[in-house]
Amino acid sequence: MSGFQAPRGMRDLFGADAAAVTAVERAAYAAAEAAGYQRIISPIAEESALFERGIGGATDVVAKELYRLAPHAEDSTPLALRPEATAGILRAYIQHGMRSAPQPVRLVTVAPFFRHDRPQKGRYRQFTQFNVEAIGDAGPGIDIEVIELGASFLKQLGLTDVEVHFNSVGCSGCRPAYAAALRAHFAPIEGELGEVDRTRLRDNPLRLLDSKDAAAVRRAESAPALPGHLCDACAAHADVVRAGLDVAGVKVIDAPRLVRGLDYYSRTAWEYLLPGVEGQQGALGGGGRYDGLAALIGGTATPAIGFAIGVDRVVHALHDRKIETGAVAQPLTVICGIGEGSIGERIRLASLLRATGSAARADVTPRKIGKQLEGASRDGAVAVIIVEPDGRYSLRAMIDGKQEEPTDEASVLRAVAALVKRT
RNA sequence: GUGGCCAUCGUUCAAUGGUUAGGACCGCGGUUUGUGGAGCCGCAGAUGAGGGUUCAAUUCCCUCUGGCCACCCCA
Repeated sequence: MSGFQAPRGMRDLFGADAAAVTAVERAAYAAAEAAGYQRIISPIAEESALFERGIGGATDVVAKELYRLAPHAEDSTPLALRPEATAGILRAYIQHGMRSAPQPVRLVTVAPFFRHDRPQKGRYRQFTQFNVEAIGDAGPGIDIEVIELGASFLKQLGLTDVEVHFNSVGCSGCRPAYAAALRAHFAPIEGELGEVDRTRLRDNPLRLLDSKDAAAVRRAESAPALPGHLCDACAAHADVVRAGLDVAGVKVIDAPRLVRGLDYYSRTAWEYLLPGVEGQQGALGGGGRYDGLAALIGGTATPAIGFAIGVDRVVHALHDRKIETGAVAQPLTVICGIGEGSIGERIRLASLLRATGSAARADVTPRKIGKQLEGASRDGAVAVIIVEPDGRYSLRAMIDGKQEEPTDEASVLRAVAALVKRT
């Protein structure tokens, strides 16, 4: 037995698992591209500094979960595996001058990301995300579009009970005042808070609303609500988004305590959740507006919004609910033969059939005809072509075992087509 | 990163401080020699790795690796 195994938190997907991931990935691209989003394929590594500045050096994602690459001697720029999509995509937007394209620029990618976290079901060190980003539009309309896109994608997959939790986290103008209010609210119980929460009180009081600590949770109940502290512009923006989503048919649950994990979000923030699912797996995805990010990473200020949906979690959810994702297999023809001398001919025929657009495979294993038929049967073949020792063909319909003997190649192809059509 | 539970053929389950660690499924082959699905027969295949305790360990202990759960965080 080999001593090697896949690295912790990274998986080999094959068979039904690979098919499910592929199906979700296809559905994601189909949904986004139908809505006018263009694919972007960006590097899986970026300069570490991009993440440090963009995502925030104090966030867990950067501070302890970043995969930093050991640099080659001749390279001076430290690189890291991407822990999320947005920073890299926005970097691409800036680098390639996409602001001179019609705005907003709509982009989509389904790709792997990396975080060095303790793995669990639905949480892996290499995970796949469906990312949608709309860059260059400050208005509330694009918020509605993007939120609706993710919600209807999940519904179309069969996750009809997905909930959209919605909040506004304010902007650089109004958030400081709210943070101060929160700080004042929690300050009296500082002594009862855990170490983590005390740090939060100091650095990022918004995250206190997310705490699991009993004292903090109790205090959070009576905490001042974020909506009441939004500036007029932020409040108006949120109202338009909420109203628009309602008209668009997306039911939204107001979540005044919803805050996102990364620093760059402003105003609109939301999550896609499955009710009643244990632990993290119910958190299918989330998104937000990140109007300040472009300036943070050295571009001109550019408003933008996007979401990330965890493909692995979607796959788990579909599996738990026994929702089928597999693509229907094309009717298969297997080309067998008697005598190994015909193997080249079998492959030639298989290739010919594929060129006509039907699925075909030659049996190339040295084994007798009975075993070849057994294999074809198990693969679910509808037709088997047998190359006889004298070079003639037999065509066997696997459903009833009836054989015919087409005289030439053209009639073989015709007969196969007829069989395939019948299924 | 912290804490807990776990680890036997590819899969799923047995068993034991002491002969060749057993079954089922899957795979491969055979069933009188050129025709699939059933049945029957056979073959292959495992104690995750490394230390220790012991006359003897798959079984007890430790470390590592990996999985799962909770926390942290997040997709």
